[in-house]
Order: sequence, then C-alpha cells, then structure tokens
Amino acid sequence: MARASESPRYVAIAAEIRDTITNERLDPHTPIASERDLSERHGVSRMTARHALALLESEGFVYRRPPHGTFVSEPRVAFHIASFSDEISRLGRTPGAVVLWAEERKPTRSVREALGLTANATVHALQRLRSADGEPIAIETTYVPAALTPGLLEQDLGGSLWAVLREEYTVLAVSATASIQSVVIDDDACKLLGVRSASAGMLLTRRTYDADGRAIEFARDIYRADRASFEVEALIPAPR
Amino acid sequence: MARASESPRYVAIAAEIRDTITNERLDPHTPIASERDLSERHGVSRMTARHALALLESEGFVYRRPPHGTFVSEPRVAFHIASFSDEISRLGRTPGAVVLWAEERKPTRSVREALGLTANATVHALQRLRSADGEPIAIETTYVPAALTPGLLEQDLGGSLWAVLREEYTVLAVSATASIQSVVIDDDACKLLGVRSASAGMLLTRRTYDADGRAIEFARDIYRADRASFEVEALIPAPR
DNA sequence: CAGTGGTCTAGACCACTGG
DNA sequence: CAGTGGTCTAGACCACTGG
Repeated sequence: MARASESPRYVAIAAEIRDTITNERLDPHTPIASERDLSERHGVSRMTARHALALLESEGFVYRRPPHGTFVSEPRVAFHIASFSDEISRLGRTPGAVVLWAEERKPTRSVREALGLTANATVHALQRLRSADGEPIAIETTYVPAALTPGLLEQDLGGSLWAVLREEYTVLAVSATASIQSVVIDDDACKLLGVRSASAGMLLTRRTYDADGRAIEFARDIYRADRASFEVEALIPAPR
Repeated sequence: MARASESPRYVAIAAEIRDTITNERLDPHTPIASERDLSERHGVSRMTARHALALLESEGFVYRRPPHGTFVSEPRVAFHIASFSDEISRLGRTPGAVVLWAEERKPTRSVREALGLTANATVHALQRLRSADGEPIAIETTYVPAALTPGLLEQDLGGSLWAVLREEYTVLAVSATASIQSVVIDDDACKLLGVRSASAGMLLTRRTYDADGRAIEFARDIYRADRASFEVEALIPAPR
C-alpha cells in the first residue's frame, strides 16, 4: 500500500539500520540482521526487508556475502591522479597488481587517437587488477605506444607501471588529463573486484604525458565506488 | 530458480532492452515497454520485469516517469572544475540558477577549517539548483567568508557566483582543489533534481582560491550521475 | 477510466557455506 | 543440515495522469 506523506516501509527499515551503523559506530564487517530476521522483526515480507538492504547496499553502507550474510562496509580511499602504487603506499597500505592479460596489438581508433599514433603503430595493452592489502580496488586497462617501450611485456608488471617506464625506458610521467564518471560495473569486473553484480563504479579515463607533451599512456580504470574518491586540483580559466 | 551458468531472467531481459537501445540508436525519451508488457511478453512475473528495468535505470540507460512510463535516457555532460555557468555556456546551452536559500551564519567546524576562518567569523551560505536549458543538473551548497563579500546576499545570485565575486568584490577565482566521489542522492535532493529516490550522484567538494592563495569559497555540489562527468588535469608528483 | 510505475504479500526453490 | 542471500511467482492496492 502506498501511504501519502509517509515513508515506504523499506525506506524506514533502511533508515533504522543506517542510524544504528552510524550512531553505534559499528565496525566494518559487523554482521547485519538477515533478511528473514528483519522481515519477522518488522512484520513485513522478505521482499520488503530485502528492498531495505538493497538500498543500503547501493549507498555503500553494507555489503552482501552470500551465503554468510550482510555486513557493515569499510570507508573509502582518497586517490589523487597519480601512481596507484604511490597512492596506496602513501596511506600506509601495500599495493598489489595482478596482470590479467598483456599483449601487443593494433589499437582501436579511440586508443590510437588518444595516444596520437599513426595508422600502423601498435600498442602494448595490458589489464591489471589493483589491490590494497590484498583487497581488490580497481581494474586498470592500459595502453602504451609499443615503439616507446620495446619488450615492455617481458618486464615485471606486478608493481608500478610508471616505475618500469621510468627505470627501464627513461620515460617520465609528468602530467595527465582525466575524465571521471559514475558507471555500473559489468559482471566480469564485479567478479574480479569481489563486488556484487551491477555495483556502482567510477570510470577514470586517463591520458598521461611526459615533459615533452608526448602521450605515453592511455588508461581506462574502473574503481569500486564504495572504496574510492578522487582528489583533484585545477587552475580556473580566465573569464570569457 | 537459480540456473547454473545461465543468466538470471531479469539480466537477460535487461540485456535485450539495452541492445535494442544501442543497436537501433533509440532517441532519448523514446518509450520502453511497460512492466506489464514485458512480463507478458517474456512470460515472467511483473516483479521480474521490474527488476530488469531497475537494473537498466541504475545503469543510466532508462528513466522512469510515473505514471507515464519508462523512457530512454539522455547522455551526460562533461564538466571541468570551473564555473558551472561557463561550462554550460561552452556547450551551447543556457545555464540557470535558482536560489533555494541564502543566509549569513556561523560556519560549522568543517566549513570553518576549509576556509581557514577564525573562531568568530561568519559565512554567507547559499544553496542553488543549477540547470542547463531548464533541466536540473546539480545542487550547489556554497560558503563564502562574509568579511570578503559584504552584502553578497542582496546581489543577484541567479547567474554565475564567480562573476559576482569578480565584478562586485574584485575577488578572482584562480585555482581550486576538489574531491569527487560517488554518492546516493537523498530524497529532498532527488525531488529537486527530478530524479527518482536514491539515484546515483557525484559529490564534488571544492575549495576555491584567489591569486594570493586565499580561500574564497567552499562548496559541496551534488551532480546527477547520469548527466555529468568531470574532466580534470593533473601534474604528476615526482617519484619518491 | 485505462494505464503507469511504486509498494507489498506470502509463499517457493536454488546454490552455497560452515559446523 | 541449518542458514544465507538470489531469484521468482501470481497476485494485490495505491496515487497519479491524460484523454
């Protein structure tokens, strides 16, 4: 039944749980009542209790871990547009990188244009799962002009890519332009990141340049929206 | 029933609609089949059809407009960290600002620290609904040191705030630091923005400085996630 | 008044996990 | 084997809108 000027029951139940988490300062990973518990306690059907938990999950307050239950979430990590490894280290955590795939290939049109490559240039393309203290945080898909970095794919890519570019190829990342938007994470990526299907993500699309203004990297990174925020600085253009 | 190695039915139905929107290049605001139509056509309950549409809505592919139906969404707007008015004008659209409230007050601790104010300083606080061609895009909540801008609240705030600061107070915004994160928009803000309850948003928290490095503005802006992306530039710090 | 999405019920079976 | 979340059914009544 719809109620004029009253909250739907799932909203009220979610509010009660949200308040409990906030006011009692529940630790991350503390269990929340199960859907069946909630439905009994509030005298609603399980679908309605479920709706309340789904709302809290979309807000990042709780996460589900079937078949164990529903738990309080951890707060998020603040990123600068910089080396993932450096950002995680700065927070006193241990960065990780697992190479999912890596190959030399012809770039797609959008990658070619982003890197300013000629029609027959190739790129080193790689995808890595990035983590902090073993917790998956982001999936990075990176494209580097192959001419700039011969043999890159034989290097150890389990750490900072920018460090490899710097130390093995004397290529130094000095500036970047990026676009940040909110997305829904696709199923394969959700599995890799250990989040539920269709979770919210932040898509960071980045072009990185060296001191000569040469494009040295193009990347599309998917961050867990519940674990990341981005810190940016900007110079304001003069008024028109 | 769960099906090993098969998609749930709501995912399959959503995929079919998503493909139709993409492949047939359906125009924004084109109607999608109703929940009852979908349930009949696919031989599922209405709750399952509804689940499919809820998934597409969370992805930004469709929007609901009760009791009219469900429709194809518009693509999003790319913002730089700059004047909202300038950004919208740059795209050839007409910016709008409606003042929701404006008052002089004692700042909260977080606002005071962000602006670097002394304990007894006051701020001009205002909240505005920003739009492009009349379409609501963001809610800006802005704090300006009152000592810097006497009489600000009596000015016309229906346009660019930075223009007022520049022209009436000779205060020029030259740089900003910002944080961008994904949030769920609260109910009151959803109503103002004309989006459904608990929609995804981007929270931009910004400090703006003049040429002397003086903090001239602190703002918390909520953007519709389905309508905005943020373009940023960054200088990469030297390796540690 | 027909049709829409919003909310809700009272069930059901499923895969999966840990004890 | 008890308990969890995931999916699904076949209904219901509601407020609201436009013709």
